[in-house]
Amino acid sequence: MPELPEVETLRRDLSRTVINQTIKSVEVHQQKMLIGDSQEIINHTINHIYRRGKLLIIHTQNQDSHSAILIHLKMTGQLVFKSQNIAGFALGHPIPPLNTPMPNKSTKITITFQSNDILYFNDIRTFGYLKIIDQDKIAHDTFLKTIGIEPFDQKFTKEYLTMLITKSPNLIIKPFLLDQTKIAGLGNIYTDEALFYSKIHPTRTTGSLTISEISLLYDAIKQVLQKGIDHHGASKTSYVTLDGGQGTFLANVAVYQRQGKPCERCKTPIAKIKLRGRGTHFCPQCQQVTPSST
DNA sequence: CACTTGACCTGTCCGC
DNA sequence: TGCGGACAGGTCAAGT
Repeated sequence: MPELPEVETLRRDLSRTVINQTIKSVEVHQQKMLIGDSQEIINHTINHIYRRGKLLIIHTQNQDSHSAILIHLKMTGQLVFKSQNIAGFALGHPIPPLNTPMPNKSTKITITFQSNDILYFNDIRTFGYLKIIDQDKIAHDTFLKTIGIEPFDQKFTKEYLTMLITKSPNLIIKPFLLDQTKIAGLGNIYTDEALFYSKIHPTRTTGSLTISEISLLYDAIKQVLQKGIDHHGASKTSYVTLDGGQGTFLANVAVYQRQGKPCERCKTPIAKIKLRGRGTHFCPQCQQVTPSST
C-alpha cells in the first residue's frame, strides 16, 4: 500500500533522523527479507537518501567503500525509528504514534546506529525487501532499471504523458497508470483518485482519451500525489510514518474505499468493481465510459 | 515483444 | 463461537 506519497513522507523523516548516523549493527530476523550482505554497511555512515517511485534509496559510506540500501515496502512494510533522544524526536505528524512495541513479531530487520538509535523494518506479509548493494551497481538494479518517469520530474509534462498514452493506445487506463515502467509511484489509491478528478472511467482505453482528458489527468495525478504528501500519506492498515504515527490522506479521499457513499460532486453512490484483480472505485455518474463533452 | 495473469504472504472481515 | 473463504495490493515470473 505504500505509494509515492507514503514513501516520500518516510524519505523526508529519514532525512531528519538518520543522515550522518553510523550503522553499528544489522540484525536480520527473517533471511529472505534481506538481499545482499549486511556486513557491507557496518560502520558505514548514511549520507544521502532519495526515492525512485516507491523505492527508497539510502547511500552509505566509509573510507573504503560506498554502498546503497534499497528498501521496498510493497504492501505491508513499515519503517519505524526509535530514538534514544526522546526530547529531540518530534516529527510533527498529525496523528501521533501508538505505543506499539518495537521490535514485534513483524520486525524483520533491525538496524542499530552508534548513537543507539534504532531503525526497524517491519513487514507482516513479507513481500518487501531490504537490499544492500555497491553504490556503483545501483544503475544495474533490475527494478530501478525499468522504472518510469517521476511524476514531479520537470520532464514529466503533458506532452510526455500524451506521448506515453499515444505509444500504447490499446491499454485500459487504470492498469496503464499502475504500470511502474511508465509512470513511477502510482498505486491503487492514488490511481482511483486521479481518475475521479479527471472524470475518466477506469475501464476507458488509453487511445480513447481526448487531449483535454489527458490534460485533466495530468493535473489530477500531480494534485492527488501532492495532497497525499501534504497529508503524510494514507494509513489504512499497516502504513505508519517513521515515528509510528498515521497519515491522514484517507480522511480526504473522494472514491477509494468509499463504495456506497455519495459522490462529493453529484451525490451518486460510489461504485466498486474488480479490474484486473484490483479493487477499483469510481463515480458512475461523473466518470462516464465515453468522453464527457465538458 | 507487449501485454495479462497468478503467485507470493498473513491478518481481517464476512457469512454460515 | 468457530471456521472457511474472500479480500487487501506491489511486483515479477510465467503465460498468452
